[in-house]
Amino acid sequence: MAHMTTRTHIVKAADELFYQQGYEHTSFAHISRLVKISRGNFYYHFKSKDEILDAVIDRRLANTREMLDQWQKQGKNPAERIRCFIRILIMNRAKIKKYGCPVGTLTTELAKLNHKNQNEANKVFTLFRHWLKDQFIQLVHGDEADRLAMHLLGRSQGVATLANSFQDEEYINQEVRLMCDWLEKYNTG
Amino acid sequence: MAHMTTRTHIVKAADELFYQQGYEHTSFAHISRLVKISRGNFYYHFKSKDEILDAVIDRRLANTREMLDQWQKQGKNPAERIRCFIRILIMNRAKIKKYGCPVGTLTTELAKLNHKNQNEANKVFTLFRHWLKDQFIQLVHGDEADRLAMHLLGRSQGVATLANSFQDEEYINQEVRLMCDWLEKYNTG
DNA sequence: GTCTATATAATGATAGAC
DNA sequence: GTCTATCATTATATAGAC
Repeated sequence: MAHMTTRTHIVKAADELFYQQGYEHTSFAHISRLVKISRGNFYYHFKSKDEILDAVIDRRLANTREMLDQWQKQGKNPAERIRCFIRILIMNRAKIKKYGCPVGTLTTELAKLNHKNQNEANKVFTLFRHWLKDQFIQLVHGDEADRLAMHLLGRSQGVATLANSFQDEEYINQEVRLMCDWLEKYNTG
Repeated sequence: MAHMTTRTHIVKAADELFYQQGYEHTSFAHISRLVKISRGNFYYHFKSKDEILDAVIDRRLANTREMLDQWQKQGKNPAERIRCFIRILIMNRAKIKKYGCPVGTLTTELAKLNHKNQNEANKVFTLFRHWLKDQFIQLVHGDEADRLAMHLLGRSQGVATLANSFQDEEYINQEVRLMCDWLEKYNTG
């Protein structure tokens, strides 16, 4: 972090605020308070608020790719790698309780705003979907792999939504256990 | 609908718009266009936008109670009644694809806004939770009933989120089948 | 590259005529 | 009960000095 550019600072702060407060609700005033620059200065780095969103999504895509690569290396077999995905709910449980899932809540908000970046934001989901499919394809027949990927993605989304609504971290633990049990049905390794 | 009061018209229009566009994004201008009254007239019926949200949540609570009562009468046994809940995803699949789940997307938005009505909005979830628990308690031991209720609630939330993000109705059908299969494990009737 | 000052539009909300 | 007119605030965005 020694030599982060102002642009990078803006994207990082916007990323956090969009997650915590939502995209529309987050104003340049909010971001400038964090980054400590004036509102006018934003327009040297970005043409519009939409462009900041673009950059935030790109950042999230890059971070997600990096995380998936890590899991690919760490997990010794497909089932163990899938458990890395499941356990992300545990790792991030405090933030999920407060703000929900960063991916699902953004796509949900952009859908309501009918925002042009809906497809772009959904690419984060697609990264997870394809990565999970790649794991499942080693455990089951080809046709089923994508369905299992979507199933698991959906399960984790539901957990995030309810943990947030009910302010309940223990519910996350319960459901993570169930997801791991479910996974064992397909773990032939 | 013959003699709906203006107040009722406002609440009905706001209910729809909050669902389709989100609470914060929906302005008095939007609502007034639907109800065909002037912006100033809102303040004869409500003191603030928050009060409209209050009324919308009350309306949703009443509608939900009515629906649950219907299911209670229609379903011949607990498992059949639970299937009424599951099938709501099929019944509303077009709107879910477009706007997600009205309950989950509102609680998610209010959490990000840190809005004082978060708890009130979550009561809709609680209605479903308790009703589902009442059904499951007839199928399993007491302790497990609430966990199963939350599990099913979470599953349906995840389905709604992904169906919306991926614009995929067929995914709803798939997951509904899985939920019905899952239910059979507990259907001892 | 960063700032101040400002333009423009929209928002929630109020006052008062009818 | 409904309207018009208006206020105060906030938002995104622009212009131009430094």
